[in-house]
Amino acid sequence: MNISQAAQRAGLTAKALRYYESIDLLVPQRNPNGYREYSQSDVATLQFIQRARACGFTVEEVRELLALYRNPDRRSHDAKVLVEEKLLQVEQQLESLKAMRSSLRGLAEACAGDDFPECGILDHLASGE
Amino acid sequence: MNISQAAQRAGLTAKALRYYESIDLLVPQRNPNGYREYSQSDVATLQFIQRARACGFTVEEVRELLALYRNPDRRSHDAKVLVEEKLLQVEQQLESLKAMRSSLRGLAEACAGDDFPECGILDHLASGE
DNA sequence: CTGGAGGTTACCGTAAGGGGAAGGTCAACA
DNA sequence: TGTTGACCTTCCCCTTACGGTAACCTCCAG
Repeated sequence: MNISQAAQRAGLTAKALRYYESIDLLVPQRNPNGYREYSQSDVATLQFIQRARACGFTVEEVRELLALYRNPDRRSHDAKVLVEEKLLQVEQQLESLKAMRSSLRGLAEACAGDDFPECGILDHLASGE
Repeated sequence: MNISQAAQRAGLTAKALRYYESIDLLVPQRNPNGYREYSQSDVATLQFIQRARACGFTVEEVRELLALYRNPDRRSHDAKVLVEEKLLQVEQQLESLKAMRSSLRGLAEACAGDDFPECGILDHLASGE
C-alpha cells in the first residue's frame, strides 16, 4: 500500500514514515513508479514504533526495542531494563511538571486578573516571593 | 560584573546569557575590552527570566512577561491569562505523562526480565495488547 | 613575563519531524 | 484524448534553547 494508507493504519503521518526511512528505521520497498510500497509486515512494524513512541521512547530507543524484537536470542532482561529506565525518566518528568504546576498555581492565586497594573505574578517572578 | 558571575547569581549559564543577548531578550553593556558588563538590574532581570523558565514558560513567553513587568500601564489580567494558559498546558502534559507511566508499568509487569527471549514487553508493543 | 583562568565570536549539532515548493504519477471523468 | 485533482517524489528550510568546540583575546597573580 502507499505511504498515506500505511501512515493512517499505524496512526502516524506520511512525513514521519519518510523520516523513519531516512534514518533507516524502516525502509519499505519501492514500486516501479518510485512510490514507496508498505507491506503488512511494514505496517505492523510501524504500529510497534507508534506504540513505543507513545510510551515515551525516543526513536533511537525504539530502534533498540525493534532490534530486541527481531533477535530470537534476546534476553527479556534487556527489554525490561529499557522500560524501567524510561519509567524512571517519566517519573522524574512528572515530578518536574508537578513542581511547575504548583508554582503556576501560586502565581495565579497571587494575581487579581483585573484591569489594574498591580500583579502578584510579576512581583513574584521579580522578587522570588 | 562579568558574564560568569552574573550567570551564577541568576542560576543560569554563561551560554544562556549570550543566547539571551543574541535574541535581544537582555542586552548588557560592554566594557572597553569588549567584555559584557552585567548590572544589578540585569541580574534581577536574569533572575526573573530564570524563575519564569522554571515555571515552564518558553523564552518568547518570558519576553511577554518581561514586557508586562516593564509596562506601568499593564493590566494584571494579561499576566494572569499567560499563567493560566501555561497551567493548562502543564496539566495536559501531566496527563500525557501519567498515561505513559501507566503504559510503561503495564509493560514492565508483563516481562519476567530474565535470560530468556520470551518478553511481554515486545509482545505488547507488537500486538497492542 | 608568563601561565592560566576567563572572556570573545563563530559555527555545528540537537529531536523528530512540519511546511512548502517544484515537479512526476495515477485514476476518473467529459 | 485531454484534463483535473489527488497523491506521490525529492529537497530544503524551520523549529527550541541552548551545548560543545575551536581559535583567538584579555586580565591578573606570581
